[in-house]
Amino acid sequence: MTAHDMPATYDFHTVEPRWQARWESDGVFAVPDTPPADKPKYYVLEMFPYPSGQLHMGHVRNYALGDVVARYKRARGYAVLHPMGWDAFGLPAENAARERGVHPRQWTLDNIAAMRGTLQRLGFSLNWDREIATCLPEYYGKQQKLFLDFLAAGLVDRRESWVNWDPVDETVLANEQVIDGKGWRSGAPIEKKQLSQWFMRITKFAPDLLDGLNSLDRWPERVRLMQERWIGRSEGARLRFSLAQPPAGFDENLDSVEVFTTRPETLFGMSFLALAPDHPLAAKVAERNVAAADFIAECRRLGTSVEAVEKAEKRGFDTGLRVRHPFLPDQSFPVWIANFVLMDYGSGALFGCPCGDQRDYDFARKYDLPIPLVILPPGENANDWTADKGPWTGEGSLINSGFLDGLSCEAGRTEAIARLEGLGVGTGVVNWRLRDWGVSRQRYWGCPIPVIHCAGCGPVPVPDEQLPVVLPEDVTFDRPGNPLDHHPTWKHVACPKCGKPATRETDTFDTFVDSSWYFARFTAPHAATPTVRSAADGWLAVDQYIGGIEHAILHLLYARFFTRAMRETGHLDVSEPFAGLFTQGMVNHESYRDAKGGWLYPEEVRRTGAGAFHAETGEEITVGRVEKMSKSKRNTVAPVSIIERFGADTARWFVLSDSPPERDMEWTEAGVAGAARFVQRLYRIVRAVATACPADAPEQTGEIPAAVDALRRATHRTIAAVTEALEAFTVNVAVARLHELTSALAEAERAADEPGMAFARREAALTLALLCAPMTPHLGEELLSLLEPNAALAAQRPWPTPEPALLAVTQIKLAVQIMGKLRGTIDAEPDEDGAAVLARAEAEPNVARLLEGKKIVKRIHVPNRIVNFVVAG
RNA sequence: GCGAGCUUGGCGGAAUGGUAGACGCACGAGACUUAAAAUCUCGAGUUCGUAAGAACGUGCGGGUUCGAGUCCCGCAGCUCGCACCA
Repeated sequence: MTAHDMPATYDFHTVEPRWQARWESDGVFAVPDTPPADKPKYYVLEMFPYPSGQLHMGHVRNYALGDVVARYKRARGYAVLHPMGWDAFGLPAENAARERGVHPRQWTLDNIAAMRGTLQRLGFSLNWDREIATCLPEYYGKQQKLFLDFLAAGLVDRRESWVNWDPVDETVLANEQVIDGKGWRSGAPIEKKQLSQWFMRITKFAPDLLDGLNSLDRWPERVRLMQERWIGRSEGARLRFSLAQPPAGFDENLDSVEVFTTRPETLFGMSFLALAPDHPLAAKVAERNVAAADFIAECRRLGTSVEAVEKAEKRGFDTGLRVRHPFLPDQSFPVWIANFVLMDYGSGALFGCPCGDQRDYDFARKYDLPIPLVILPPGENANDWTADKGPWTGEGSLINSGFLDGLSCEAGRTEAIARLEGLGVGTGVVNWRLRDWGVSRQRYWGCPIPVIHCAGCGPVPVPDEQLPVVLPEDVTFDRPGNPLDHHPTWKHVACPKCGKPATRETDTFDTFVDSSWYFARFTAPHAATPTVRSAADGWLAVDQYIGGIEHAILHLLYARFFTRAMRETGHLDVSEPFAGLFTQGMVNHESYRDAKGGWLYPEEVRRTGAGAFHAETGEEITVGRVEKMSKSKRNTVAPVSIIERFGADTARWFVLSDSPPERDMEWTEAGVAGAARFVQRLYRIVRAVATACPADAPEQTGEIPAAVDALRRATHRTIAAVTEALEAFTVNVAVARLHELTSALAEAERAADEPGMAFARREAALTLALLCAPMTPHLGEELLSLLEPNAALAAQRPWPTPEPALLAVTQIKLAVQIMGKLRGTIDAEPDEDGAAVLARAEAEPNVARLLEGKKIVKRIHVPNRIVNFVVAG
């Protein structure tokens, strides 16, 4: 290529599509289902997007980061799996259908097409031949197979469960769709309803899910902590309280109440027993007591409202029942129903020990229940420790506790459990906060649960040969409820067992199910079985998973569960799905409001030194907080418009600059412009090298001019520094180092005539091309092609390695301190030690001046680092 | 309430216990230009000083060290997550 062929400015409009086409036609990113034997494998995965319609900046940041890793690892010689797909089921598609009459499938596929186009314009090195969309039968049919295998393995069961029921929309709502006790869409008061639902038995793996966290050393500590708390292991005891005088006709099964406690040593401090409003015994009481029934109804009504949770007022209802104390058979205690007792933790009942628990204390005070003192805090005297001093929730020694008197809480705990076991009324247990995962959703746009309900046979799994159970397309959204339920024919089938008329399950899976195994499907996305063992076992675990912190608990925990369940059913053999996890920060932007308080889009606002004004009316605009880009605040910037104005590389470069990836970043117009300037500048500088420095320019040997030496050292230092930064995920630092080398190369033009400079400039330019390629791949290819027109693609070239000789430091500028304060610098040889250095340091003019009249008590010299004089007087 | 994280120039941020503020943005001065844009060069923590240089400086208070943004103890502020978990 001659200078004439090289455009003076970098025209991303033509350059970017050209290299994208080349990568595609050369198949440079493709990898086989079974990882090649001659290379180490590396699986990079970003959390796949929900196809909402448009890619947003958060996606760009997420995928740019992942692409840096993918391209870098590829250059380091790894076989890199870097797939992309769509989390394509979910409610927004049904909402679009109800609001705009477009079919969910069409809406979803259109969105996917639009977003795929944007991703492709951004030049990510993705395996597009592995693309999956969870809403297609090719994917969800395999998911149905997994479910049936889980069912056969006892990892799934069916049971009654409470749901939030919207009587107007005739649908089940998630907790976050219930606002102040009303449906988010209909505004109707929400009812609690019991439905028969499918559950994944995630609790079966609770101990392993907890233990496994210890092996995830490349996960952020806080995510592991969040999961640990969510799983919530606690040790304690389960014990039964028998009813003192059950009323005549009371159910035999309800003649005792089981409670869980972590503090069995405080049993002598018992004041009352409290039941959850949904507890079976509470229901029994309500049958014959209207006031109790009212109280329970009241609790249910308030249970879902935000207000109730915030007020958190403890309220109770005395049932009149009494229970006997296991250690004090002649004493009995009242049984209350209390709004703060949770049915789904422990056994839905607790014994109240007011002296050792804030909540029990508040309750006892409110209803004037006794507060027996059983724990004496360390350093307190039993004679003046009173209930008025409030509860003591820490450790201490036990008092007023019969056989436990004098023991520490810890010793008392062991003893109390032993006694309970001896009496046969209780046992030491481990309790888990984690609950089984209810996966049934009464929705159309989800994966059908492959079960057929037969009056004679009960729930019958759909036989393998009838899979996939495909969603019918001809559905209507003109009335409330689940369209699958309304469909005239779809659900009516013959029972696979007995052949009699039966009905399909019309529930579909929670969409978290879809995303719980997609990483495994990516390894063999077109296989007839859910996974292919050689592919799944070969590629998994994901070496680097990248996504938002908002999925720290549920998605990651469900995926970890699925991995275990899939291993148990023989679909793969790995213990954890994600070996490394990186949670990137959000993309924020200023928000703008006009005088009336209405939100404005960034493009409607003109910013000047004097302030912010409306671009058309000139009205003064209030600049609000910098916060997460959101449609409601209108502070969004569309990636498509940025790509059109500045190109993909500029967008990528900007989201990777400045802010460390794990922190939030602020999107600014000035920042993008700066990134665009850099892209042009680097192009100009490298173009100048390609024009001025012949490809066969020789390396200078012997006497090397200082400017040449400096540039070569800068080049090799940059290779080392960028490599280190990328390994450490500090892409912002890699960007800074590339800025530095770019400036050094520009500066070298001034010494262009020095012997060997042409070689050094070419070397620097080539290095820049290769090092910037993970971040700005199109620019990287273009620069490389200017320098070496017919060479291999940057995407296929190995990562440069620095020459050790050029990394070595030749001259040290040594800082000289007096009493730890910098007073001057001297030159030193590398590793130079001994008296000569100290002498030169003492002689440094400013140092000598300040040492005048002082006595040097101690001389400290750390070679290559520092000289420090400690003085007296 | 419990837990985690953060706090460094005008702004984003950099810094294996060893010259704090790399790099970028914004800003100022200059060059080029009829002019502007673009580009290039130079400058810049604050205060004092013509300068050399000095004092102060990484949220606040202590400590360890020859030397602390970095390690330890205590405190404050902000952000996020969980939250009646028996």
